[in-house]
Amino acid sequence: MARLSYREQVLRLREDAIVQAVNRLLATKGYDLMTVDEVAAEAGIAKASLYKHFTSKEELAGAAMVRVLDRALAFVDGLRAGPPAAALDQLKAVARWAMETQLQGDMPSLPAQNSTLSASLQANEAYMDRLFDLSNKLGIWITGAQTDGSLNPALPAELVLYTLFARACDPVLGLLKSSGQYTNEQILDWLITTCFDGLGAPVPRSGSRMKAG
Amino acid sequence: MARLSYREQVLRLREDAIVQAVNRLLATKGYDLMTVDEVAAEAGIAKASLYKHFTSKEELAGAAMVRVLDRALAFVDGLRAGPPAAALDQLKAVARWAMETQLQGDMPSLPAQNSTLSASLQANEAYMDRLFDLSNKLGIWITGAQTDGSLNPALPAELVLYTLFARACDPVLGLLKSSGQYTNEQILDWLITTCFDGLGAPVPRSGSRMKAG
DNA sequence: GTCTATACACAGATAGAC
DNA sequence: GTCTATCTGTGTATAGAC
Repeated sequence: MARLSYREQVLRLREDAIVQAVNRLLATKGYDLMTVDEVAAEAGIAKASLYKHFTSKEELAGAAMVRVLDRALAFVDGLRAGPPAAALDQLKAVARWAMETQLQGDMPSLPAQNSTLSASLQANEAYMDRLFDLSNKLGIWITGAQTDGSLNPALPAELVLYTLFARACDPVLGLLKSSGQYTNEQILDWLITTCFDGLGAPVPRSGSRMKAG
Repeated sequence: MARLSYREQVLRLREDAIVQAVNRLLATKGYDLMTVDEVAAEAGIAKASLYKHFTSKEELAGAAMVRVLDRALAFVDGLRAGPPAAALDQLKAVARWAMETQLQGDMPSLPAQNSTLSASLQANEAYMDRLFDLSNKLGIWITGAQTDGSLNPALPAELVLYTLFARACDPVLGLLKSSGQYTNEQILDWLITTCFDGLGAPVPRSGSRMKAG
């Protein structure tokens, strides 16, 4: 890759600041309530200048999603390069990373309902590529865990994938945090539990015998 | 209760039509994308007339939430009046009812983030009363199920309640439905499973012995 | 109470000077 | 590329006749 000129590096930094602002605003207010004026103000730049970098609000959202998907992929690739582990544990690690990101107010979340936004995202190659890549890598672990019996094989892999994505933005996290009664670690542990083991009572997974009833 | 005059009955019917329109629009487009013009058009009424019945968009949302909470309470009261059943099964029945409602496009969902909307709802007595009532009735079953060991007693009851509310609007449902590959019954069964038993492999709850894993 | 027509505010996007 | 100033569309809410 060619070395960037000084001017290009400055450009990159500014765009990074913009996307970071978008990311934070998407995490706190959501897409509809986020205004381009706010983004410009947060990035310390005039709105018209912002539109030289990104041609629409939807493109801003796309850039924020690309950013978070890149982070997720980096985390996943780190796991893959690390010591071997059970597929289920890898999935739990990814889920925990996503929830931590949300707790830190760094997980952008978009409305699934806005049709023009969805269309814009599906036309966004950078976004679609990363989404595809991440889905595939998670898919390997999902089918692996279903094969070794640690994930319910009766569930479609697609459902598991959707559920993991959904839990990354689970509003329950924000509700528990705002109640102020629990530590972040408690919240994370509980949500990982309810995601993988459900609300039901824990059952010993080996060796011990249950009472009937 | 006093009998309503003919004129009052007509009024009631019209307001019912309005709230029903709001309900459907909130379920499909969400609060921010729903416009008062659409509501008026759907209800077959002029916008100015609509504002004679409800003084703001937020009040419209409140009325829709009151409507769905009333339906939920009616369902819960039906269960309480019916044959005795395990607390866990009652909770599952309520969760399934909520998911069915969502599947039918009849579950309004509001953004948790919009601060002015939240404030308006918290000032809405009719809404708060019903929310309180429903939470209490569900709370009885939750603590009951935790006591009899069918729900994980390590989880705060508050977390269980939030999770049930959140699953009533779970976006996973819409994603699976739009994939078009599954029947509504399959989707409901799977989501009830993942909610109460998690994504993990099912474990026999009594009598049989597991292999060590 | 219902309508048509309109006021008002605000957000997305642009023009044009520097 | 950055800025100030502005255009344009749209959405909530209201005025005023009937």
